[in-house]
Order: sequence, then structure tokens, then C-alpha cells
Amino acid sequence: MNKKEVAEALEEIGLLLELAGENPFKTRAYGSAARAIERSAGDLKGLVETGELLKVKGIGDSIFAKIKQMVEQDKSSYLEELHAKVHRGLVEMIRIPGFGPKRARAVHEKLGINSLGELEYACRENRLVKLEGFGQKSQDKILAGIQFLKRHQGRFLISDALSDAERLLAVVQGCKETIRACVAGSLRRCKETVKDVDILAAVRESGPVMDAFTKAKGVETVAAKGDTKSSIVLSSGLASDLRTVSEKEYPYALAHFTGSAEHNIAMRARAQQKFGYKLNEYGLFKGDKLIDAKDEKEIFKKLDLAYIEPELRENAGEIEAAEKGKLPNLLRMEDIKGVLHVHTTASDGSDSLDEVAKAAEEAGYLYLGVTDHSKTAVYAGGLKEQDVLEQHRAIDNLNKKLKKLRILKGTESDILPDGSLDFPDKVLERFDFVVVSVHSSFNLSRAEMTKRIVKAMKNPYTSILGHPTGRLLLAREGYDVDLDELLKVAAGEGVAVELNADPHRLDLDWRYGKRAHDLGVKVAIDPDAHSAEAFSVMRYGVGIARKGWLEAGDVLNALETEALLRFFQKRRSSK
DNA sequence: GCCGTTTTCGGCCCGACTGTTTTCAGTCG
Repeated sequence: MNKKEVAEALEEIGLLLELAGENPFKTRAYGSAARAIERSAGDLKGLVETGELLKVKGIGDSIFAKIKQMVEQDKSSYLEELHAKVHRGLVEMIRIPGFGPKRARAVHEKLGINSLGELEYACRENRLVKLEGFGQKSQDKILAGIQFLKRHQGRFLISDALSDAERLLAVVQGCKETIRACVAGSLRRCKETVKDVDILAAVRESGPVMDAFTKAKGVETVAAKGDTKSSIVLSSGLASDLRTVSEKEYPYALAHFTGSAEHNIAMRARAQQKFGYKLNEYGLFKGDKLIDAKDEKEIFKKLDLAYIEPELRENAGEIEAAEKGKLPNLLRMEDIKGVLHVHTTASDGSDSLDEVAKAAEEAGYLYLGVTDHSKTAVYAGGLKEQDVLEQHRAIDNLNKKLKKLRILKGTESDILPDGSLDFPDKVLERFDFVVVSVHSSFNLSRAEMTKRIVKAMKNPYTSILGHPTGRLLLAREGYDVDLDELLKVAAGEGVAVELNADPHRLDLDWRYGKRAHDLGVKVAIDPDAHSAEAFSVMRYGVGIARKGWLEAGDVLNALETEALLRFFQKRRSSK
């Protein structure tokens, strides 16, 4: 089993243990071990063989032994044992909002229900109404929850969530009782997909703000409405929570509702164990006495920590780094000097070269790398050799007219199934830079896919590896590839790796940011724009780069034009 | 099951809201 499969198996073990009514701390241990594996750098097999994995926080002897078996024997006896004991269908049931492990066990034990479908049928037969601890309202909610699951996958792209979030935030901010408000939760942490939108508001009076929120345009159902908290579901299927607090509580509440849960747990444990403080959404307390903090920064300071940016709050080493003053100086939007992966009407873009150039100029970029598809990508109108020459003439002419902006000649060359590029050398050498990407034959074995991409990366004309796993968030898994190996090759070859900023991709995954940094790999944050308007996705790319601990010095397109061209030339002349 | 400049055993974050209940369990974040 590979890293991802092991993480999923551990997660499933945690869920099954929870369903079996096990000690909650034990079940949590499996969940946190799963996340530790996801984040771990390097080859899992190697980490197991050397025993290095035992040094990872959250992995002890028992879980290590289970991982060892998964890696070496491609199975988990423990998971099989649990499957025999706990019905697999219960796992899907707990995806229903408001329906957790206890209720799943109850319907299983008392009504013999083993799947989502059976549960739906039982609701239709009114069998839950009479069940102890349930009732009419519970049954209605469960039925609605099942319908909800059928319509939506339960997670949303950051771009979709953000547009709803900004609209709801405006509604809250528009209330005269609101002092200030902010989007918190996973959206503030810039997770690549989110389950819901958390909004926090400091208010003079809560009631009218709650009313405005629950009556906002697009609200389909009001799932809960209380004095300080309301939950709604929009017609888009996206759920949103509003929490209201007083002005004084706001900084603590902002930290609390930004999370993540794991980060909060670690922060509270630190407050309690190191200082004897209690930390919650209302404040930091020594006994009953509030320890004043005017903003989030001061809360961290009181706990002897440097300020941790929201994107880093995943309990992935940020607290230890903050303690030692070793947090990264995160990339900022203004560090980005240009964009390098842009399509025009020459292939499958919707705006012409002139139009994207104008947009890049207006965005204040120093350079614009035009990278239309290569000839094999017929579905995307890939350029033939003659078309390339034509485009280059057009770019030369345009560059003569432009003042600050420089257009760079690039291509997004398909990586063919055998790992070769789509143009002969005599064409490749005419480009300033070459992005290489996989767009076909996704189903190779891990070894074959890795070999294919490594071969393409070793081509001396290759400058950037495009969307390294090919994943489409919420739609398609990436192809199976040894990403760690690709990063090592990138480091050795002087090839940059793309962090595709399109919210459907966000590929390189942020969990590999630290690894890229440690290996000295340059990361290119590319819009993969198919229109001038799509430059706006750069904000997601920068957010994900920040989440991956990247600094300006790690990012290829944070370089000025001359330095960027030197990077491309150095790569080419190294062979 | 994990973890330890308090501990190798005994802890493990904290509170809001709902629904089904007469005081609280379950769920969520």
C-alpha cells in the first residue's frame, strides 16, 4: 500500500473503532496518525524500514506495526478484523449531517440497518420515529440529510465557497449591529476544498444579525438558530455557520473558529500545561481572570509563540516552529512578478494574445509566459510547428510595442506515453521555456508513470513540470506517481515544479510544499489561464503556497525578469 | 493508542445547539 492508501486505511480504522464504541482517544489516535502519514516527507517504505517513522509525532509502537504490515504485505489484518465486526455501511451513514457514530450504532443494533439505502427506506416507513432517542424531527432531518448527500458530494471548491462566503459576509457586515466580521474556518486557512463556510461577527446585539443571516438570499434551509450561533444551507448545497461574540471576545473567537481542530487542541493543551491557562472562544483565562489580548497576535504572544498565519494552523509543526522562532516568512501576493502558464485562442484559450497581454499589463506583471498546447493535444487545438513560428512572430511584434511587460515564448508540451516531448529539438529550442504536462494515458502503473515523467523532466529543454499529479479536485484522482521522486529529480535537474493555481487543481498539493523547499526545488505558481479573467486564480495558488510553508525565495515567478531568464538558460546549458 | 523539563501511568480541549428528554446525550466544529 502506498502513502495515500495507508492514510485512508488508518482513517477508516479510526471511524470503525468509533462505530464500535471504542475509547474516543484511541479512535482519535488513528485519525491523527492518518494525517501525520499524509504530511510525512519521503518514501513511506523507507521510513518503515529504517524505523524513522516511529519518530513522527502521533505514531507509536502499535500503529507503527500496523503500518508496517500495510506497507510490506499490502493488507491490514486489523482493518479486516474490524470489517468483520463493524458493518461497512455504517461508515457511509455517518456522512449524514447530524448523524454520528452513536446513532449509526443505534439504528444498526435496534433496526438491523446496514446501509444508507436501508436507512432511507426505514425513514420512509416511519420506523425511526418510535426508536428510543429518536423522534419525528430526527427522522425528517435524517431523510433530508440523505437527500442532501445524494445531491452533493459534501465538499466544495475553494473558489465556489469563497463567492458564497463573500456574499454572506457582506450581509452580516451590512447590519448596523455588526462591529466587524470575518470569514474564519477552513476557508481562512485556505484548504483546497471546504465543507462549509464559517463566519464570525463581533456584534452589539446578536438577534438582528442572526435574522439577516438566516434570511439572506439563497438560503434554502435554516438548520439551527440560537442566540450566538446559526447554521444554514444555501441552495448551492453549501452550509454556513455564523457565530456572534462581543467585541472583546472577537480575537479569541477568531482564533478558535479559524482552527483547525487539531491546531486548537494543541494550543489549548499548551495553554493549560505550560501556563495553567484555559483557552476557549471567549478568552484566555487564568482561573476566572481574562488575560487581555487585543488581537490574535497577542494571544500567541501570551503563549510565548510567534504569530502563526492562518494557513499554517494545521498542527503540522507550526507551533514548534513558532516557539523556536523558525516560522517561514510566507510568500505574499505582491511577491509575484509574472505569470508563466497561459493559453490563448491559438489553442484552447478564449482570449487572444493581445487580450491576455493587456490583462497582464493591467495586473502589473513584468512577464507573461504564453504556453499554448502542443500538436498532440488535438482536443485542445494544439499548435503545429508552423503555428508556433507564426505565434513567435506575433510575440516579437507585440514585445516591440510593450513597455514594462515582456511576453515570453512558451509551450505546454504534452508528455507522450513514452516520456518524450511533443516537438523535435529544433522547435523546442525556439521557446524561452517549456512546460511539460501529462494529458493522456493516465492509467500507467506507478513505476511506469514515474519513469515517463522523469524522462520528460530530464529533457534539457524542459523548464517546468506542469500540474504534477493531474488531479481534478472533487472530480478525478491524480494519476499514480512517485511525487517524492519527481521532486528529487526536479532538484537535481534544475527543473521547476508547477503549483497550478486553478482551483480545480491546486496541484502541487500543499502537503509537499515543505518537501520542495527542503530539496531546493523552485515552485512555479501558474494560473493555467484559459482567459484573461482567469489571472484572478493566482490568489488561490498563492494561498496554497503559503499553506505549504513557501517563501518568496522558493517561487520561480517571484523572480524578476532577468533572473527568471537566467534560471531557464542555466537549465538549458547544463546539458 | 499516544505521550512525558510535572508523568512510563493517567491523563488526553471546550462549548453551542438540537431533540428528546425532565436533566442530558449526541453531534459538530
